[in-house]
Amino acid sequence: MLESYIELLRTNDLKVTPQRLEILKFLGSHCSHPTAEEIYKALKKRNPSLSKTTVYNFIDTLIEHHILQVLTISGKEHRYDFREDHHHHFLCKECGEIYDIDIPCPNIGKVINEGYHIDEVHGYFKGICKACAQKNKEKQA
Amino acid sequence: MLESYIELLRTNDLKVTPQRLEILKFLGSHCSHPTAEEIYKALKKRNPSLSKTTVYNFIDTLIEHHILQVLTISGKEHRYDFREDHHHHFLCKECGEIYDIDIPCPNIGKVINEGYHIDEVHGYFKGICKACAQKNKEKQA
DNA sequence: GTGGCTGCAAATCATTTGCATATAC
DNA sequence: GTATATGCAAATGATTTGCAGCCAC
Repeated sequence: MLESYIELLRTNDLKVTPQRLEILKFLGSHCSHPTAEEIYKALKKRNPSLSKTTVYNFIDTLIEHHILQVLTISGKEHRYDFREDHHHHFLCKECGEIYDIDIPCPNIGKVINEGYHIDEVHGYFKGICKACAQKNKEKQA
Repeated sequence: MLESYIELLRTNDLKVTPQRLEILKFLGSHCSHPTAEEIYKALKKRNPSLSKTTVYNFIDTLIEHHILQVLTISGKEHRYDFREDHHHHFLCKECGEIYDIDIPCPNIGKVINEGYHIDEVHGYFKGICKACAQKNKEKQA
């Protein structure tokens, strides 16, 4: 676990620091697409000296090394995705929850053929999630 | 032209004001996915009394009435899309330009079947556009 | 006449920047 | 020892809010 994060840093020519390991551990165990603020608040408790700047700095570094992806689905704040495989996202406009959506995007080839050099593909779906739809039904009844 | 915007407002129970007509005219003739700031700056010249608050207020109103869509592709600022038909977007990471991408998204049905109630579908592609790729090649040569 | 619209100024909040200190290697 | 990372405080910039006056209907 920890070993794999140390190796991840080493293979990317990044220095191994306790802050970085804590952030990686958090990202690995929270697939909830956290914000920088959420990462910071969660880790601040155990590491009172941690700075938000360090969180932002390291996030930038991870993104540069294609280890982390930014989700701009909410339009308000950045959320981060640590999963390696390709997938899309659904944002519930009511509760704000973000769900992973595992469907393929078969038309990327066409876009590439038109001369676009593509690094990232984001599929964002927005609406009302199952749980909120259910709640709304119950309210009406 | 102007008549159609007046009608658009009327059919949506919205008051017809000179500011709103100016903003609609601008949106109709600039398919470049402008920001609120860009709309404001462009119209301020001819309408010095225009306020940024009015731009933001009216944008919100248009979104509530599903007349305008927010693009969160850049993650930095909101961009607005006035086109009625469904399409996706490509952001060039080098020049910042946003291009319309007209490919279908055939898998929406599957997401709906999983219990999600979908209002919006956004396909965001990010990378380097044709023009910037060409420029980079020339630099190397 | 009234409710919704406009516009100013101030507030908010995520993110960025500058810089001095500390630490990994 | 040196380059890089950390952390503080201050700056930035898009968006939001509160509120007074105005105008469309």
